[in-house]
Amino acid sequence: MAHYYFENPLSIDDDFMTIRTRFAPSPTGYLHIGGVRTALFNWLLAKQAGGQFILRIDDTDTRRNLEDTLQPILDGFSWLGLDWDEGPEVGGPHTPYFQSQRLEHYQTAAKRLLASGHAYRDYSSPEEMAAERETAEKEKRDFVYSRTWMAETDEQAAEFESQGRSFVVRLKMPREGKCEFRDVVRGDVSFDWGRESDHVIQRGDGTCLYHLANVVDDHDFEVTHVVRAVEHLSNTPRQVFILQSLGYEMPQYAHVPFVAEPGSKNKLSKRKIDQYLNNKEFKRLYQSGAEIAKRIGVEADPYSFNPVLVDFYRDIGFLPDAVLNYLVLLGWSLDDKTENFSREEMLEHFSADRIVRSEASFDCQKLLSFQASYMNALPLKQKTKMCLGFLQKADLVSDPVACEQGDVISQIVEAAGDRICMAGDILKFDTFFIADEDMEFEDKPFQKRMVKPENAGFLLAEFNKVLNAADSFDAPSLEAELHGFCEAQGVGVGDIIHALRVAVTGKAAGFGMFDTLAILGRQRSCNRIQIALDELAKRVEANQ
RNA sequence: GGCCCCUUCGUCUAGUGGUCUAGGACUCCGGCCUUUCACGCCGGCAACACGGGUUCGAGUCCCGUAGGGGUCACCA
Repeated sequence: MAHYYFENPLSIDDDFMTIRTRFAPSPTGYLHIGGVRTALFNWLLAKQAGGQFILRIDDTDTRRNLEDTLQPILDGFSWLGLDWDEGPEVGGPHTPYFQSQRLEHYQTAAKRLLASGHAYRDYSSPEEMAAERETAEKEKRDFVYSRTWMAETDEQAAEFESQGRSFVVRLKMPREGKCEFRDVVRGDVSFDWGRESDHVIQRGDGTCLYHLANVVDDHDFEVTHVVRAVEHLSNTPRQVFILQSLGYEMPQYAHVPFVAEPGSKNKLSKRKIDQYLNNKEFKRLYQSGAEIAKRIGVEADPYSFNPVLVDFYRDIGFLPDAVLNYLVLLGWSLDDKTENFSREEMLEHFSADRIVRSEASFDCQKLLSFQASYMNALPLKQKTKMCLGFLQKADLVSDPVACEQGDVISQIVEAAGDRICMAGDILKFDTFFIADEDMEFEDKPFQKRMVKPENAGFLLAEFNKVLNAADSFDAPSLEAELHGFCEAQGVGVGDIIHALRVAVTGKAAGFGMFDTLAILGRQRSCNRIQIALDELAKRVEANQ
């Protein structure tokens, strides 16, 4: 970093400032894909500058079991490889990183705000407040609290209390002027102070609210860049007010657009799954995921398991890098061509000022396409390992796997090639793991390839003899055998190969025929052909 | 409704006044390859929301309109 000093002596401070960013999830039990994108931007910004990425848990208002609701989020980050330098599990110099454990910090800040006159005790009742609000609405003007029940001195407070009132702490917001600041994504922004209401920062019971907690924590944790979704932009003035009143330095703000629903500009929400399921691509992704989930014993309830949530991708065998690559391009781009970014490339090239200002809809197809290409580029060994996990979870393969079966699985994965998009796709090729007698023939292909062609049965029976006698059973030899056979019989390869596929796998489509036979091996191949032949005879008889 | 924001192919985007008859990617549609499926390769369809300015020249600057979104809690 030192070289900056010589190249650009005017910005020493900037260059030597350690960038610290944070992501502050509420423990909700799931990790939202849009949240991950925001987290990714934060992570990139910190890491590319040698700074720190902090995970802070915003649990000021949760009564839920923290253990159950936080762990999935942490697991999600771990899976994605978005490591945090400070936060739960890893600790850090500003421990604790849970808002629920930092109440005294907020209370101290509230006290200071009270003492400096930037906040006041408010003795209004909720009903009185609501009435004022309603009146303002009726008169079609902005609601500005009359401050009728404001107590700035102990005497006033005592009087309200003698009326049996209790108080909350409200911000005494400025009533004129503008709040102006520069946002890395949105440029110069400005809000009229006069439109800001006197927000509550501390409840009657002494607990504190989000905005106060947020500002205090960002300051205590020395956060330099606040990168968050745009829905917080309109909250920013009150936070600026708090931080200025407390004498804190203002962080750099970057309000990034939210991730929108597939095919719309509404904010993506996990609550609207029903609606997204009407989207063709979304539904298709969900269904293929659900199918995999079902087979490996993961509960596939659409509300807790769907393409909006990160768990979904992990559970069905996506690659974290593919998800990240897709997400980094959702609202950010380097130039007009580059699409593929490894983690290192992201770190090298990401810059907040190239974040797009408009919201971006979530597109399953494009995510899938990244996944396909990343999976395809994965070395066979790793791909096999991933697939193996799914076979074991589906009880198709023992755990630990027998040595010779390991080789077979590797062969299957290799032969499957890019037909395996997500690792769970291996389950589509379960025919290799099923006992010959348990194999089922899909009806339509059986009819079309076996029953309908008159000579299918004959050719298959004859070729079965050839297979039985074949010298070697590897794919190239088998191919030679079949071609020789066809020539001798005076038929085309197409006249038998389809029937052969159906006989041996039960299905119309699959990967290379000779690979399939080789993997199955002589005994099983011949056995299956015989079973198919028997089935054919049965059906023909039934038809007569 | 007030305030704020956004608006280039169906989707993600490039574009900072002049090779923009608007580029790339995903999808889709053809074709090739091929024993099926998939991949791959080649090709194609497809966009500057609208209306006014400013300018020799506007996707790019200004104003307005429309549409979309966010936000207005003792939630975060």
